[in-house]
Amino acid sequence: MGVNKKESNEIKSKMFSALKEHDYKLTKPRKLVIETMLGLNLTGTHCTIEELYDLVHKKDPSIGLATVYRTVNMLYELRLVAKLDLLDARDRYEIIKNEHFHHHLVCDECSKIIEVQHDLLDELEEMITKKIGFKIKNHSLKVNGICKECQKRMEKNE
Amino acid sequence: MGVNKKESNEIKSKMFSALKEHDYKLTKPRKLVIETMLGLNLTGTHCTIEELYDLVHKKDPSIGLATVYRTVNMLYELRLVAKLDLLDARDRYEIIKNEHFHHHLVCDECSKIIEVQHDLLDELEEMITKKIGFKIKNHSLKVNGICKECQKRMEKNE
DNA sequence: GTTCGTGCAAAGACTTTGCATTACT
DNA sequence: AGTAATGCAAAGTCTTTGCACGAAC
Repeated sequence: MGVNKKESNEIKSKMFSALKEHDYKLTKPRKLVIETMLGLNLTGTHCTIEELYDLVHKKDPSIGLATVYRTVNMLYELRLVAKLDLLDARDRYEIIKNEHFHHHLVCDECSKIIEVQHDLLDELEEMITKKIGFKIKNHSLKVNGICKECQKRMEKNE
Repeated sequence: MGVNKKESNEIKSKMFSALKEHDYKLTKPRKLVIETMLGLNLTGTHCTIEELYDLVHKKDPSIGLATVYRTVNMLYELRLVAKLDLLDARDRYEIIKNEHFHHHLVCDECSKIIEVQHDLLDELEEMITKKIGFKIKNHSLKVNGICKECQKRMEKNE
């Protein structure tokens, strides 16, 4: 569920504008962090801060780890990126592309992450809103299990 | 969505048996951690390790923090407790009561957690299983928003 | 009695922060 | 020029681990 080049540029512009609107300066490290995250989004990857730092630091070794932390936290507070708790330990981040929530299937074997777009939760949301009076702002659904490929592989090895 | 006293004792017995089955010794600290978590479940609370430690340590000051970490991690690996990423920073844990998944509504204002039982996701699971061939083992749905009470309070203060 | 579990303190992993310097607008 | 952002290193927070002692079976 990546994003194509054209979409990617649109998102980039939007993000840069958002920064400016909030009086954040558009610095070289910030641009590079955003561009790198977008590059990862092209392939549907969800990265940790450290993975992001490695990539950014490779492109410009003058950039430090603290800046990557500060930048991602800033993007998170602006709700331009989402924080995911997909694999066990560390936070992973992805750029928010649109308002349609998508769900993550996490393979417990190979750690692959599959994204699913589905509006089924609309009904559940309606129930929550009406019956409980809870005003929904966001939601995240994580499904753990075993992907098709790993199932096959595991069958073979038996 | 707590649990009554009778249910609570049943769950406790089950957990104690599970430990023995896996050749874990039934020590005083482990018992106390389990009983304390169950006590919290009575009120529907989801605790951090530190909150749990405070309670356990109050009951028996000889018990150390490391033991609480070790015990909860052990329970987690046995799938007797679930790890939740509800509020922003820290992991919270709850005892797994049954196979019916429930969902968590997290109020961004007061941090209250409301539990919802709902089987709507069955349909989504079927779709995932059939179309994607993904074998589901577990899932967790977190909904962020504003609870009824906070909505009222916020209206008043305007 | 043996083996596993525990407490303590030290080490580890990840993240944030203080401060002098640098770079946006 | 003036303010905000950065890099670095140090400090902070949470979690795990090594080891000698103690407790369960």
